[in-house]
Amino acid sequence: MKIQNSKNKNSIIIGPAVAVDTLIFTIRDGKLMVLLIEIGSGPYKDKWALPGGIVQLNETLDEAAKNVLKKKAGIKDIYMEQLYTFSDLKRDVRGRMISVAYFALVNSDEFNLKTMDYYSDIEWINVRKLPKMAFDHKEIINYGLDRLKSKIEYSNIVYGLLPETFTLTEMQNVYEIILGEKIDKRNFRKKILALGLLTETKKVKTGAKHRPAKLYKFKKRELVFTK
Amino acid sequence: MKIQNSKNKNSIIIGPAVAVDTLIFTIRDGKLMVLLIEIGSGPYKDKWALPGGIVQLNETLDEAAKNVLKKKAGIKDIYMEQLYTFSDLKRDVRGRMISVAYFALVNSDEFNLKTMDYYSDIEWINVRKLPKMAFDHKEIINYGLDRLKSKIEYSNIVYGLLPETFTLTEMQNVYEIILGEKIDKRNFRKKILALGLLTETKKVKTGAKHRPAKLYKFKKRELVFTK
DNA sequence: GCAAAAGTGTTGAGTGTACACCCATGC
DNA sequence: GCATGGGTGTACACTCAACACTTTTGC
Repeated sequence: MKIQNSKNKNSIIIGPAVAVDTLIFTIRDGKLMVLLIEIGSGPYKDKWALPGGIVQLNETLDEAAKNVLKKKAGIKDIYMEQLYTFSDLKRDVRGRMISVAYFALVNSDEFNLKTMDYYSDIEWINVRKLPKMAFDHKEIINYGLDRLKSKIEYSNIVYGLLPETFTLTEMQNVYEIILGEKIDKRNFRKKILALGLLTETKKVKTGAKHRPAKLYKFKKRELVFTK
Repeated sequence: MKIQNSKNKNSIIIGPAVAVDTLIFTIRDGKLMVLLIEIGSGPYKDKWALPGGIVQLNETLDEAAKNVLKKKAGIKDIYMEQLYTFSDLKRDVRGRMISVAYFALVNSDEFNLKTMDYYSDIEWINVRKLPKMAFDHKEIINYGLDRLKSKIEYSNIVYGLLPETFTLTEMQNVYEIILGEKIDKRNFRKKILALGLLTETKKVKTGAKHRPAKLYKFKKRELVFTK
């Protein structure tokens, strides 16, 4: 291993700097949205970027990503996983920067725009209609979208996008929005219920001018693979 | 974005150093092996580690990983992909070091021990019987093993472990070694041939004291998903 | 009573799994 | 001629996809 000898644990090594960028998805108004910040100055002025920050010496990547979510968007206790590490030499024109991308899911009921009014330049943006993006963040978003599409097919991560209780139709809508295609209602319900990940609550969702729908909840709100 | 302003593209930023570590699998003697280096000095003396190196300012992570393969093991033009980025604060006692792990497959026909006689301390080690490992490299290997197990089920990456031409039994053996379980011969052949990724060559493998086996080859030696 | 979404079963096609015997060769 | 691995087919279970009508509510 070609690691330079050093008695100082915080020694400076001349190499690429490391950032985390967080890709936060939610469903709003029947669309898949991603949280973006508009850049106010510098070479990327007026372009949009994922919330991110430099990784400090005393934090792991997971911690750095959590700190970004908390500081920039007031979000905590959500589903998050590492996505991929991007390292093109020219991905940031200001200098050599490696970015470890994280992928997170929130549900828009618990987390709404008011939580982050402090940031005038942070917004949910439709992932299918992205504005001009800074760095390689468009690529990161597309990579994350692929991960999301495949992972909802073989795991229960969709819980991250749903509130505590929800109807099967609401759940089906989330699948349709992400996959971009209609799903047969009877087959969807049969399959989801057969997985045994949900429990019926005693409640129903009333108020709409049609038959009330049963409300379900996940037995466990943690990642489970289903295949 | 909290990236510090700088007019010098190679400015020094005080943050974690970045290394790549490469996890190179092959099949030898009917076992799944991984390429390891025995460390000769320092706090990890006599422990084993994945081949790795510090990421330079002028190389991407993919390039850094390729350079490690070439310099440390004389390997090039093989299947390789990024695995995961590890960042525990104490993963290297000598200082803060983030490691981007890469995952590679070679077939032991084209690449044998003689290629790397220069390194007396580099060896193929049975992945199920690992020696004392340095850093968090045992964790990295287990993570890579999981990736390998799942990816051979939904892609053609097994080509990376096979020579140019091979028999279906040889291919089945690779699956059995990786998955650690017996597979039914007829079902395996039916399924693999139905994927349409292989072409029959006109040749057979003779010399054994039984009926000669047809030799097959992959139509394309590049990653294809099969599900 | 009517509009609107909730809820529910069956059938046919295709896929996956279990299982046993003959074939070609070397010695 | 016999030991060794190569090569093949069928039947059953299961999963997936297609498809239409009745129920409960709000207005």
